Amino acid sequence: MTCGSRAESVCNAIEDPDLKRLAAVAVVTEIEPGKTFIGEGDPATDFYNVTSGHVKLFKLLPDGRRQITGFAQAGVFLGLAGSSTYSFSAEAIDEVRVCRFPRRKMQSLMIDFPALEKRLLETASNELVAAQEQILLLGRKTARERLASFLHARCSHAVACNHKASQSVTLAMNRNDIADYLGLTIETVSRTFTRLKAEKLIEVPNASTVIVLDVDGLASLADGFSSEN
Amino acid sequence: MTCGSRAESVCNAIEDPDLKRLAAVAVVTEIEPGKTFIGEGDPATDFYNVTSGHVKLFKLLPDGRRQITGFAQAGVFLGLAGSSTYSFSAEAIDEVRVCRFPRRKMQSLMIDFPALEKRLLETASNELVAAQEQILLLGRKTARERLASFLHARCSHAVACNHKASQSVTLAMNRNDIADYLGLTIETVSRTFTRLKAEKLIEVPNASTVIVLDVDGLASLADGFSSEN
DNA sequence: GCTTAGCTTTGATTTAGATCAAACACGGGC
DNA sequence: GCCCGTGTTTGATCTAAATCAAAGCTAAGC
Repeated sequence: MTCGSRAESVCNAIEDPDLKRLAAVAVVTEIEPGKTFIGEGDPATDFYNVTSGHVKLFKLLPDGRRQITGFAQAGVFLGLAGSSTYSFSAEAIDEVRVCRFPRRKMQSLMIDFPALEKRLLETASNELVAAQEQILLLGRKTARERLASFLHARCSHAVACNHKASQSVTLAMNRNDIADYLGLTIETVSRTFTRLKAEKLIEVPNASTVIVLDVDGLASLADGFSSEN
Repeated sequence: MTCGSRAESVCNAIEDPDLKRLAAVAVVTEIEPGKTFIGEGDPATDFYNVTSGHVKLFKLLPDGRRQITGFAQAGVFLGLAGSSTYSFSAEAIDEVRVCRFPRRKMQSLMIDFPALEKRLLETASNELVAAQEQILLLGRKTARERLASFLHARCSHAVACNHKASQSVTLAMNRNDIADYLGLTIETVSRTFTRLKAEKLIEVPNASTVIVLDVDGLASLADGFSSEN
């Protein structure tokens, strides 16, 4: 009931009359910036549904190397673990609000409402497609193509990413997060921003705002067309 | 009924009495080595279930760069597309046999047998975890760690990967496929094999057979321990 | 308004892995 | 047995991105 993101969330799968049951097991939780609220390897006790704010999902290597596997914002569903422990960590970027559901109660809900399970399968399928796209990016794209892909994806998230006009994009994450998401260093990300600016593909009025001047040009660069690397 | 891999496959979700319905919509198909039977961007008409042989899944960039996103063998389920078109291509490595199900008939089956949908969600969750592991590998691991991860995963596939004895692994794919899976070149893969041999972690009696001499050593290298790169 | 601390950018140099270029093995056909 | 083609290994060189090292910015606190 209190869940503001119902329109785009998993809750959406259940019609209003059933919603009471879901609200009964959900706990709205506030998470402050920088707080890690899911830890890789911890027992996977809960499902989460992001209501507002931005979250980064990541995996660490013992020597501190970090790979951000994705960013989540309002409507995104977290905690779909294959095993009994989380396979990634999740940290709030800014002020985050989530709906939390105990995993075991989720089980019985899915039995009662097959629509919920259907929705989860859909979500998982879409995430799988996105993950494979990221695998292509990390395995075979150049730094320039990676940043173009990242910016174009952010641009497409925006409701009206029309192909004619320029498009403004707000980045919730910093350069370090972008680097760890794209498998690059912070310096390479910064230099690549500078290069895309020089090529008139983007403008960067401040570090967290990007204006995409040529959406199609950025897209074709992202997709691996364009000869120069 | 004719499906030999029932034990590990999606078919497994449905108890024997129901199996007739599934067999009624399944078509067993033979695919010869090198044949591409799923094309990225093609309409996603069918689900597939691999019964025997080995399959490589991949994505291409316009200039021919290839990223193999995974390998599939008996029991693995293919074709879980988020949209109405396939987001990857699939090619037979050796002689492959699959069960094919029309996607639209699958829909009605899932309604009748919720267990099937549950099984698919489980499969998708596991694949998602594996994809995130591969994202970490491609974004942050060295060539040596990548090959160690690959070989250790192959070794763990084998039923009895005990921690004491050495372990023999058969590779269905060639060096080129391994390179395109690990985001490396064929030369780097070959040199890295040579290095792991010199370090007495593995033996390579012939190109398609690897004997892992030190499973734990390989595992800790794969997980990013061990100082030298 | 000034100071400080954390980002971000830019510059110089290094390096892991790519690219270019030959050999080398090995399995199938004759 | 020998030849040939494909796949693999090894060697020499190059380069995209990493690393090392300073400056700039910007926003919050005093």
